[in-house]
Amino acid sequence: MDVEQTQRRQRRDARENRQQILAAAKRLFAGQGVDRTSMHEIARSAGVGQGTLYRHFADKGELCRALIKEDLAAFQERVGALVSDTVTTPSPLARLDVLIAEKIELTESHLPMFAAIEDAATGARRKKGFRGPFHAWLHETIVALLAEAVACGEVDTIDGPIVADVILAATSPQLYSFERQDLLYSSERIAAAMRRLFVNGLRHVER
Amino acid sequence: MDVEQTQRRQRRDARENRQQILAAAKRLFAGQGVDRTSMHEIARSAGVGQGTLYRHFADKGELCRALIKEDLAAFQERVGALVSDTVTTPSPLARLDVLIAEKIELTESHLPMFAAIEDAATGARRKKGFRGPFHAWLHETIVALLAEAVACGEVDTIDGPIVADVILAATSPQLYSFERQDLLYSSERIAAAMRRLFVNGLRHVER
DNA sequence: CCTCTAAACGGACAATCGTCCGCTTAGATT
DNA sequence: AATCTAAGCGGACGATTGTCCGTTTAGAGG
Repeated sequence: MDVEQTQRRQRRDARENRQQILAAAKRLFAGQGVDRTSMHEIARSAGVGQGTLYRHFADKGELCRALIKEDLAAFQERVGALVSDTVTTPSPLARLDVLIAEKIELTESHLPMFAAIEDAATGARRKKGFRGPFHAWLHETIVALLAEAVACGEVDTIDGPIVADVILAATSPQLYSFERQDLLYSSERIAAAMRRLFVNGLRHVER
Repeated sequence: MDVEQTQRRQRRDARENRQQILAAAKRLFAGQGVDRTSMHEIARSAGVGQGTLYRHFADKGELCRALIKEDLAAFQERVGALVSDTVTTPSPLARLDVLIAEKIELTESHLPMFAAIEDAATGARRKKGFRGPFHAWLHETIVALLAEAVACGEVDTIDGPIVADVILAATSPQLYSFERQDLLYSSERIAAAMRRLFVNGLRHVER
């Protein structure tokens, strides 16, 4: 119903144009790839002006986020449940392990989109470094897991926000696509290395 | 003498133009900042055409690399000696610690340049993901240190190349400038978090 | 000094992004 | 139904990057 309210406050033509844009983007992305498709081409193909396109989506990243919105929501719900399930998996580090594995799998499934989202947020000509609510949620979730792990003695005291940023950077679309496409590493190899590095690496041990 | 040979095989006007370009870039970067200076502006200010500029430097990143070439070489020599000094610092992990600290300090000292170098290598419109010989050297050096650490039992078996990429991503200008300028973390805090995470995190322990 | 050619030059041109602003129109109000 | 206004539209425009190619010139060889 929040969605309905959001849509109700838009004019009919605006709502229709938005759908046209999303449909055109989906079609073009599928047909020729995300990075081979320019914003102007999307506007033309959707039958709207550039101003209209940019009014709806500030950059290609926002467009991609809208296109995979459902997948992101599903991930957030499913993995959010997993990392909150202290009964099935008591160890916070084990739950972090799951989160990392799931995030890498998700990245693999929409790599060009995620790459575009990151490009828009980190490019030189960026206005805002905002990566969307999903990225923010990931960061918060990791920080919470780390805090839990520290609290129960599974991990030594650490700088949670920074370690979370490092985990996100390590599993970023940027680095991931470099390793997958340039270095030709398998997704299994990458996932294994990340999980071992962070989960074993962070684990507290008596010295 | 390699430099002399390289310069001798260039025509006089080419050599002069190259110097004009470097001087103009240095001046403009200092006066208005790296990212506020366009390539065309550099060409105009240097009194050459765009074609000439791009013939000498394929992008702003290459230009920046040329501008801080001496600093990079000095760093490479000095830190290269430190991480090879198995007498003063026998522990490979301790030497990795030094490398990480030094790299962060270097990044801090030329942040806008390094950011431009990275942007050119990782942007959406990139042709090549080549970050220059310095980045390659850092990666090799880290891989070597990790291998040494594994060999002497200081670190469990790991995926060296990937862990090296993660260390470089964690200390990348991109993430570093985000933490410094957007989150306003101090360089000390960032350096401490990175060093603790990787050096303590990688250390092998009896279980 | 003259010739010649490959290296180098320079700026027009094309692609892309993103903004601006005068015009249009949905839909609320009367 | 007529009016009105602000949300929305569209495409010209400016900025930036990077390429292409006809023209110029350094400097080697005769």
